[in-house]
Amino acid sequence: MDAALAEFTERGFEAARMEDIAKRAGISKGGVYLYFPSKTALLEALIEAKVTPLARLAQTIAANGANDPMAALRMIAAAAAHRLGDGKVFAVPRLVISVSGRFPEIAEYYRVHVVELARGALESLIQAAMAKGALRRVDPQAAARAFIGPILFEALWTHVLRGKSVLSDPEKLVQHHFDVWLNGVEHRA
Amino acid sequence: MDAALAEFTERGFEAARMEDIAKRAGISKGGVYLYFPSKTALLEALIEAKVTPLARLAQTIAANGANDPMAALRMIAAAAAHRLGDGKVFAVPRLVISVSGRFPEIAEYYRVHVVELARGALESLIQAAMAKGALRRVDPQAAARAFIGPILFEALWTHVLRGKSVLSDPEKLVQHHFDVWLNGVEHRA
DNA sequence: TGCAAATGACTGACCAGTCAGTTATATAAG
DNA sequence: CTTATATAACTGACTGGTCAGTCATTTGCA
Repeated sequence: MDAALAEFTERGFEAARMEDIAKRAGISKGGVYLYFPSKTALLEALIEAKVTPLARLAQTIAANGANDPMAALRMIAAAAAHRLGDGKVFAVPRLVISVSGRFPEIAEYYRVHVVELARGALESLIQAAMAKGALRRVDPQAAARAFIGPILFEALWTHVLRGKSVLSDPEKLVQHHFDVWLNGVEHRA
Repeated sequence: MDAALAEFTERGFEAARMEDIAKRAGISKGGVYLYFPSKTALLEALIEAKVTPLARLAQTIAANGANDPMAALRMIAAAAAHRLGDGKVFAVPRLVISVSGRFPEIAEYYRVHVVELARGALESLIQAAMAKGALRRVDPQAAARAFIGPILFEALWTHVLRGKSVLSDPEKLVQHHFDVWLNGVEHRA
């Protein structure tokens, strides 16, 4: 599956050759078909395998973070920056974006099992923080977007466009990001 | 080119058939080859054609907005939300993400001619606003990321994952977005 | 009548998926 | 421990179908 993910990311799903995937995994083409009935099945299995641990993670964080939501949010930002800084981790969402036109069911699967879960966890933490008076009352969806959007943008910039990146120093990214997210950019008199 | 963009987005670059593109454009397969020497050339021409007006736009905004940078920023956010709300407009960056692995030169072209320009324009506006005292002194890159990231996230959510969207009401999105961007989320005693 | 624009049947290359055959491993018998 | 047998894991040449790109022919227009 790691071999498949690498080939799919490098060449695109269509252009990736099963023989290359097999070679990369150290087996023969026929061998791949012992475990996956088709190229599409391999893609689906791959997404599913990478997604499952994420789903668990999101739920755990939301449950455990209710006591100190602000600390949990900071941890999430740091974890997200570190993980998305790794091209191999980001390869999965990148692949989902690539194939979403041709395989809407994969897009839906990813939305339901990753993004909706993560958004839900994030929003519930934000609302918990509001309830405790740590955050002002803003639209939770807007707050969640503002939380995750900039990190995602930096990941795209880095891995897709190969731009010079702040992600190489995730601590700094998170620090700046949290400063803006918490305090905004407006000058106060 | 519109036909090609649509087919590339729906099926992926590899899986898109030249005959389908031709049919969609109302000509024959051979006809396409009168104007574009190859499928790859069509892709490159398409990206280039869609990108050029954007580059001009970014420069114009940066130049004209220096007087009232805050108003310019608000306009940019509104324009970005409206445009990215349109699936046809978002199809271009989406396609770039899809093919970036196989065609790094397209990714680079897009980075240089769109994203770096836009980032540059955005950062110069933000710095102008800081100089005028309208914004506090934060890292301009972080401010620009916080500005554009959430809108990009919402576009991905809407068009790629087909999630229920706030982009259908871009005014509201921009209003919430600007509120958080300017004031942050932290509660003030 | 001449010329450019456009067509679509055709070809050569490519590759997902198959399967007859090979190798490796486990089990049983001598 | 060695040899024989059964079974599972794996291989890679092959096939059928697909499609980018070509070009002899047709269409439309001045």
